[in-house]
Amino acid sequence: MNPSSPLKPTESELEILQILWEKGHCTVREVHEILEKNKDSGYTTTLKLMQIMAEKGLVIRDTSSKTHIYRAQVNQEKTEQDLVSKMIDNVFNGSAARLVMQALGNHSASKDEIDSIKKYLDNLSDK
Amino acid sequence: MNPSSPLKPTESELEILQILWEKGHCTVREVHEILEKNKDSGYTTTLKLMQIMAEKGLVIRDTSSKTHIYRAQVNQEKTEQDLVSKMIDNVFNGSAARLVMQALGNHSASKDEIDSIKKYLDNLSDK
DNA sequence: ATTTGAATACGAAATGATTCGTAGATAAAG
DNA sequence: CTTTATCTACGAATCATTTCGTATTCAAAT
Repeated sequence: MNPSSPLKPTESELEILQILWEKGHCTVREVHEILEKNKDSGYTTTLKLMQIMAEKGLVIRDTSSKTHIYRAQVNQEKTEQDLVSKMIDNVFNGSAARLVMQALGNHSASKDEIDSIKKYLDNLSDK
Repeated sequence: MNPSSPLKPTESELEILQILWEKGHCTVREVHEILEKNKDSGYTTTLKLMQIMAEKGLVIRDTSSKTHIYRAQVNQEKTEQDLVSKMIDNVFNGSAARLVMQALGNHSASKDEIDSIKKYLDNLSDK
């Protein structure tokens, strides 16, 4: 097993990763201002979290100037994959199909989404 | 009293719920013996967890005899739904389709599974 | 040069989850 | 009746995560 991947980001860390994945690179303040919309913890909390993430290797930072610049160090797809796999195993007893149906059954699955999934499934079968 | 979902079971609690959902009702010892296969914590740990779950209303227990009998008090479907919804929101930015594709993309989605999902999607569309 | 504002570093408190040791109760076996 | 095995109850230790207060550094503006 890849020793650099058993790293399970915590919930807070995941929130920060999301932002970094979307923005590419951010200062602590930028991340914090986005987080603030949905939470209400202080600036130094965000800072501390990102410092810890740097120690863990979840993010990498450029410290060459006073204001550090952070980037995600872990891959988005891979991280998402880990989380989904874990859920399939832990919650759905290994059945991806059960998770999919649960996901579509109730949730926001719009007609467009359903169509795009169908298309996706057709491609899968073609292989 | 809509426990509509402030109830997020922890990881350990979820493991116990799985067992109760499957077995219907269990003693602490029964649950513990199953857990032991994959973990190695002591009996009183399992006991304590289940006591806490009873306090939280995740399970209900019959204390009429010395050995208490536990049952899940929260609905399996609903709990799974909560967890999936949470993941869709937190990890996939609200897109059920993205989660589905991630789930099928890599994970062991067998041909049978894919077919049954297709069938499921067709039914969804027919509505 | 001094003040001010914004940044990092660091330690430690607060919170949450898990774990276990020990005490006491109860029932079954001898 | 006494011993023994098995339970529950409860408190507290441990561990991880999140939070924040405070000190310090640095640069820009006065």
